[in-house]
Amino acid sequence: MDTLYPWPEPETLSSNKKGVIQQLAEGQQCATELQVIVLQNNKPSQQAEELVQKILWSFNQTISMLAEAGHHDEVISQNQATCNDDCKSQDSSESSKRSLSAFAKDKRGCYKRKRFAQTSTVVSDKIEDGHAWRKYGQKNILNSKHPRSYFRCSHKHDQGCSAIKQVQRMEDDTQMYHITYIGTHTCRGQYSSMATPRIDRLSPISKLESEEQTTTPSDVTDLDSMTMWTDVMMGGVGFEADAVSNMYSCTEITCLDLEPVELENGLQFDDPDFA
DNA sequence: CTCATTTGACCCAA
DNA sequence: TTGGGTCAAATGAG
Repeated sequence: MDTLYPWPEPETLSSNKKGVIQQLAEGQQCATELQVIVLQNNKPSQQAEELVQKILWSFNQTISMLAEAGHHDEVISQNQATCNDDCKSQDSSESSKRSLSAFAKDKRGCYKRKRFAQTSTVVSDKIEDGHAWRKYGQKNILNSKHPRSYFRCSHKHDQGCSAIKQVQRMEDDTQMYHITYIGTHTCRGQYSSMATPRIDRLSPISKLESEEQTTTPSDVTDLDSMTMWTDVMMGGVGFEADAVSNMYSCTEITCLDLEPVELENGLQFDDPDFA
């Protein structure tokens, strides 16, 4: 078949991948620096802030997708060959964990880490992102002043969403957080206005109260948590209400559309708050 | 009572 | 061997 688009041969693509990723990484680096500059500005332009977020996010996602594709190529045959064994590790430790715990309650921490999940990192002064997260752990990290908090999607159980995020305050700039997203949302939470619509109609303070149940409420446990939370959220409400939702809608298009996940989620909204 | 968070224990990967 | 990621009992909040 003739094609109008001169797509590169797979081999070429593969050999170029490293270079592509490298280029993207440079762009990502620049975007990160730009973000810091923008946020350090006394009166940062909200528009600029949003744009930088989007740029950074795009870089992150693109790199992650490429990297994941590379991993996938390498691993897929192994996965197929050793499905029995791998299902445990790939399909998140959850199910295996559940059955394990049924047999032996002692076996805490008996799990297989996800090794090839899509990851992306964001530096932000805001922790909440419109998704519903549930905290499942916190660790002090070596040589880090601040602990790292671990969150999983609140829809992990009802919708099987495997998204995870890790939040850690940055060393130098305590107003900023280093947020790592692992995996992608397969839930409808992000669409179903878990937070966004309600944010729109809530005052910042009432949002803070209500959000405690739906979005990351406490990744700053050992810190001067509530004060900081208030600061962060008050500072971020306007931005979050539109910009973040935009940002995630965009992310979704670039990443999540690949999986037919909407099937299991159906068309109905599944907002526990409305149930 | 239900659900989320905290926190120590445990296991895996480097 | 050790740091980091996850589990799950205990605890707290609504």
